[in-house]
Amino acid sequence: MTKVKLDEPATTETIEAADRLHSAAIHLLRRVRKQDTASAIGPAQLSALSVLVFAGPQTLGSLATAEQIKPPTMSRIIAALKRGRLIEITRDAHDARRMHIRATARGARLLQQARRRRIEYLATHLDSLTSAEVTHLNAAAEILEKLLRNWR
Amino acid sequence: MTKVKLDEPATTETIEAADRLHSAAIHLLRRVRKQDTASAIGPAQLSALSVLVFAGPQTLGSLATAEQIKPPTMSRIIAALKRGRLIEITRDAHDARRMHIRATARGARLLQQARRRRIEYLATHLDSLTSAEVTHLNAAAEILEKLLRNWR
DNA sequence: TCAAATTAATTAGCATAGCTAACTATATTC
DNA sequence: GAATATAGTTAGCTATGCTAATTAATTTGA
Repeated sequence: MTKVKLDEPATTETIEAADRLHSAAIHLLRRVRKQDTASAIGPAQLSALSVLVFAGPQTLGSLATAEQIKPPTMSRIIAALKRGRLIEITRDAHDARRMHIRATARGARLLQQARRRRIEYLATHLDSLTSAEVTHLNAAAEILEKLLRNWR
Repeated sequence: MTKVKLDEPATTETIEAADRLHSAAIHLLRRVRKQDTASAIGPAQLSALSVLVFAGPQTLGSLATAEQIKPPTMSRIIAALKRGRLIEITRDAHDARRMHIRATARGARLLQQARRRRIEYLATHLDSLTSAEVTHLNAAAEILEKLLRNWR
């Protein structure tokens, strides 16, 4: 049932699926992104905050890894979140180089609101589809989640 | 067949689908985006070039609309593409305010290469799925394309 | 007809987000 | 204890997004 040959060349259908998913993902996010303007917080900050809220406290380095960006970039994002009192930072007791970063209640609240705005906006549009189509998309999202979990 | 009530409240399944698609799209693009580093051209330039190659010559304003960004932003993207000789600009014969922008052969070539890198990278990963799953994703992409076409 | 309003694009100026290179401070290793 | 490695910051660059104000051309309408 499951294909195991990872080195086999991409088929036409696979290329087609890749191309369409790529395009759809770009345009979907471009649409949804506009709901963020009310948040008064940029997408990188929102995403980092999201990791803190859902995966718990982190060091700067682990956050950078999770977000697939470099430490200097994360350093600035962290500074901005701190200015907005959306996170709190403490020093590691055993290693003074490390910082522990966690979302404040204010940060968690802002994240949930921004997230809800995006999701509800998207959900409203999904409601123009048939319920069979929504079920189909849900199943596809599950496949993508699995793919992303096992990436590389 | 098609639900017509656009104002009906989002169901639990719709919210769930929205949330998962949103998350999957973000993480998918973050993965794929890294393939762009070799292009020596930013994502906004690449995307604008893509519109020019696939939808044909455009004015600056129509390009901005297509990309859902403001004219000043597009103006700078166009300037960068022009510097790289990836596009050519001519004045409209009937309305001297308008410009006609089209991709050069060099621009089209660069786009196809960058695009192929992204798509093939993604396709390689899709190959770890079963062919039934790929078919499923393809169908989902089609649903999303329809959704995006009829957005608003 | 020609002054006012509209439209297309640019310029200036600001913010966010990405990068690399170079630095500081702390831990670890030999 | 000196050399090395690691965590995070700073400086400086590029690219992308915005709004406000400007320039130039076209359209409207009194």
